[in-house]
This record gives sequence, structure tokens and C-alpha cells, in this order.
Amino acid sequence: MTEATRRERLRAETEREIRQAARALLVESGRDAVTLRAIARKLGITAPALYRYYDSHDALLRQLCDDICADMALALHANLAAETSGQVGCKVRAVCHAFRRWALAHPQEFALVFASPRDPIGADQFGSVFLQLAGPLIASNEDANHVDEPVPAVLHEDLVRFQQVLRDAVAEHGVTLADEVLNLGKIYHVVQSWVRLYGHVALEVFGRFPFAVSNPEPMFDSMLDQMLSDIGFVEVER
Amino acid sequence: MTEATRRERLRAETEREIRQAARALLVESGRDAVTLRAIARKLGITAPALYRYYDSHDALLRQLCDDICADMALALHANLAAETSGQVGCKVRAVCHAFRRWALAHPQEFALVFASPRDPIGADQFGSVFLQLAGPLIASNEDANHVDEPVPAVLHEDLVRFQQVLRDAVAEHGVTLADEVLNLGKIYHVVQSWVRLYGHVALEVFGRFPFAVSNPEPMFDSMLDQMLSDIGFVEVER
DNA sequence: GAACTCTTGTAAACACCGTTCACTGAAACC
DNA sequence: GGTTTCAGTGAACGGTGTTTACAAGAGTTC
Repeated sequence: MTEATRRERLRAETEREIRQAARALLVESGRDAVTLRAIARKLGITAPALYRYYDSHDALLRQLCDDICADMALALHANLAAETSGQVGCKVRAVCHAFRRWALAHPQEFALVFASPRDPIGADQFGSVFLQLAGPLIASNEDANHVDEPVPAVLHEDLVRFQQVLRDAVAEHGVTLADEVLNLGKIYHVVQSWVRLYGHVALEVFGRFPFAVSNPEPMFDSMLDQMLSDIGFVEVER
Repeated sequence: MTEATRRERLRAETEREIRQAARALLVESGRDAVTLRAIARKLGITAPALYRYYDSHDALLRQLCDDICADMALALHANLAAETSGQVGCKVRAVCHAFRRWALAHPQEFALVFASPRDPIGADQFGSVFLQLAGPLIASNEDANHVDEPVPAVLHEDLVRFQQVLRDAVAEHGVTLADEVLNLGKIYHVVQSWVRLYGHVALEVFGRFPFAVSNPEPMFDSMLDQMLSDIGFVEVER
């Protein structure tokens, strides 16, 4: 059955426990609590033993970021799958809501993955999650009006590059997109939507709204409505 | 001349040096480098001496956040004052650009102040900066169209609260606002603008755009255009 | 001017941290 | 059975925040 040797199985199991312990520490007590010694203590081993699995504390944190991104991707895809209505607008709404809910439920993870300055810790991971979701959704949007609104000429170069990235992401799912579906105006609105989505969620998680919002969800919904109509999805009654 | 005693002057001077050293360490080597011992080393004293000025490492970081917010407020107000054209749209644009430039020039400070999870470290400070800028700008916007677009009923309660906060902020500058200038539709767009502004700047500083943006400034400008027209400022040629 | 208090700093110590290194003992291999 | 591979240990180094007891100067009072 198991092709791995006994030693390999034990090693894999220990590595799993290390990640699990690190994650638990992050969730319970924040980033600064994820120390090698604390992890080792949870496993009943000593800190230097962890160097048999990771090169440094930094490498372990990077792995933690990857795990978090993978988990978030799983959650988002699950929420997308649960949205069985054929309407693409509903699917986008479901994914955005799932993203907000995940971030609010996992503030420490969100802070670690999204708001580390510069060093692209987990950046690649997350970008791919976004692309894997956005690509197919746009591709399946038969109903969208295909108008190509004018976009500032200076943005063309970057938007065309993003267009290609999106096309590649969709191609991996075996779909090719016509230019009129993925026109520059729509691409631009996808980027703008990401800005607003990220902005709202980050402000809410970090508590940086300029006034006390008693119930941010309707505000999020309202933003989604405008986002969806901007991006060219037909309005759906909810 | 100086009413303070010699001792008080020395103490104030030392405190200034502590803040300055902490700030330098943050800028040069990031948050984790802001260590009591490192600060003390810069001043040529020992770490425990710092406890005569701050209760804990945490309290010192909080003070650092306040200093950063104050500096940013200073920079934004300076940029606002430098915009001498009478057009309010230009002023808003100037402040938004200044915010983006400040964040890009001070990524470590931005990360510390904006993206610390939950504990409202420096949150109050920043909120007041935003209010002190937004209030007077809206108040001085004679040209804005006074249409009150419909806003979802669930948002009314929160928006009215924010309306009052803005009104108070403006009142401190000796101006009282008519309801038609500060109507709920406009308030809503102010919040939405803050979401987009913060979203774009944070994504740019943290490098989390979903694709490589060669020159994000035109994208920022483009977003500002839409923001300003949404919020009811007359279009201005730039 | 002497005696006293208040303040600012020090040195030593504690417990924790990341990391390195020499070593052990058991598993895996030939 | 002998050898190699490897997960794990314990001790150590230099770093951290923080507490404690103590020194020495500044300011105040008699």
C-alpha cells in the first residue's frame, strides 16, 4: 500500500505536525508567537530538531504563508462550487463574500500573507489564487455586455500584459477567450474591483474605517453591486 | 526664555533622541529592528534606562505610530497648502497623490501604522488626519452638484453617524455645513473613495497587484478621476 | 553649606529567542 | 554484520524584553 519507507512516513508526519503547530500559534497568539522553540515545545522535541525540516525561522514562516494561501484558495473554491446558480454574477458575489468572511475569520493569517512589506512572501501563491478564480469567471460570463469602454492610453501596455496573464490562467482550464469577452475595458474594471475588494476587506480586518461601522456587511454588499455593474455583469436581484 | 528647568529640558531632549533613533531603525531595517537595546546603543546608554521614558517596548512602538501619523498629517497638509488653485477637485487630487507618495516613500512606516491587526495602534491618530482633511475639503466644495443619490436604507444609520463625525470635524475649523452639501449620498461616496484610495496604495506598497504594473501612477490617476466624478466634484482638465 | 529627596542612569540577572555544533542512537542499506 | 544515513539532543553564543538593587548627580529645604 504505502510505498514510502517507515522513515519517510515518520518524517512527513512530523512535518505536518510542525506546520499545524505553527499555524495554531499564529492563530492563537499572533505572528510574534510563532517561534521555533514554541513549535518544538508543542511537538515535545527541541528547537534545533526543526532545522532538520526547515533552513531557518524565515523559511518556516514562508511555508506557513504558502499553507495559508492554499487553505484560503480551498475555501474560496469550495464557496464557488457551493454556488450552484448558473448566474456568473452570483458566483463572483459568492467568491467575494467568501474572501471577506475568510479574512475576518482569520485576521492573523490575513495580516501575515497580505500586509508584509516588500519581500514577496506568499505573493506568488496568492496571485495564482486570484487568477484561477477571476479567469474562469470572466470566461463563463456569456451575459456580459461586450462594450469596450475607452481606457486611458497610458494603461494599455499594462492592461494588455494582464490580459495575457488572465488568458493563460483561463487556458490552463482548457478555455480560450475571444477578445470581445476579455477586452481592455473589462480588464481595467477587474483590476479596479480587486482594489476595492482588497481595500474594503483590509480596512475592515485592520479596523481602519474612518468611523465606527456597526454592520459593515451591507456596505460590502453595496460595494459589490457597484463593482459588478461596473465590470459588466447584469444586475441580479438578490 | 525657557520656562522649563534644566532637568526637564534634558529629559525632553533625550525623549526626542529616543523617538528619532526608533524611527531611524524602523526606516533602515524594519519593524523587527526597533529594539530597546538597539535604540539604547544609538544613544550611548543602556536598555533599562529607556524604562524611565516608556513603560514597555509596546508603549514605545505606540508612540512611534503616533509620531508617524503626525508626520504624515504634516506632509499631507503641506501638500494641500501648496495646491493654490481654488478648485477643490485639485486639492483633493493633491492630497490623494501626497498620500500615495508618502506611503511609497515610507513603506515600513505605512506597514506599521496601517496593517497591524486589531489592536488599534495609532488608529485614532490616523482617523483624525483623514477627517481633518476630508471635512474642510467637502465643506469648501461650492461647485459640487447637490443631488442626493439614493443610498441603501441599511446604511443610513452608519452614514448618519459618519455625517455627524464629519460635521464635528468641520465645526472645529469654524465652519458649519448645510445638509445638502453633506448629504448621505456624498458621505457614502467619501467612504467608498477611502476604500479605493487605501486599497490602491496598500496593494502598491505591499506589491500585491495581481500582475506586474510597470507604472502604477496613471492607474492611480485614472482611479482618482472616477472617484472624483463619483463624489460629485466637477471634472477638471489636468 | 549640609541634609535630604527625586531623578536618571547603571550592572546583574532571568527567561526567552534564533542558530550552530558535536554527539547519540536507531533506522536503512549492502 | 558492518556501514551509512539521519532525526533528535544538549550545550553554547549572542541577541531580546524586563525587573531589581544600587549609584550618583540635580534640585530642594533647612
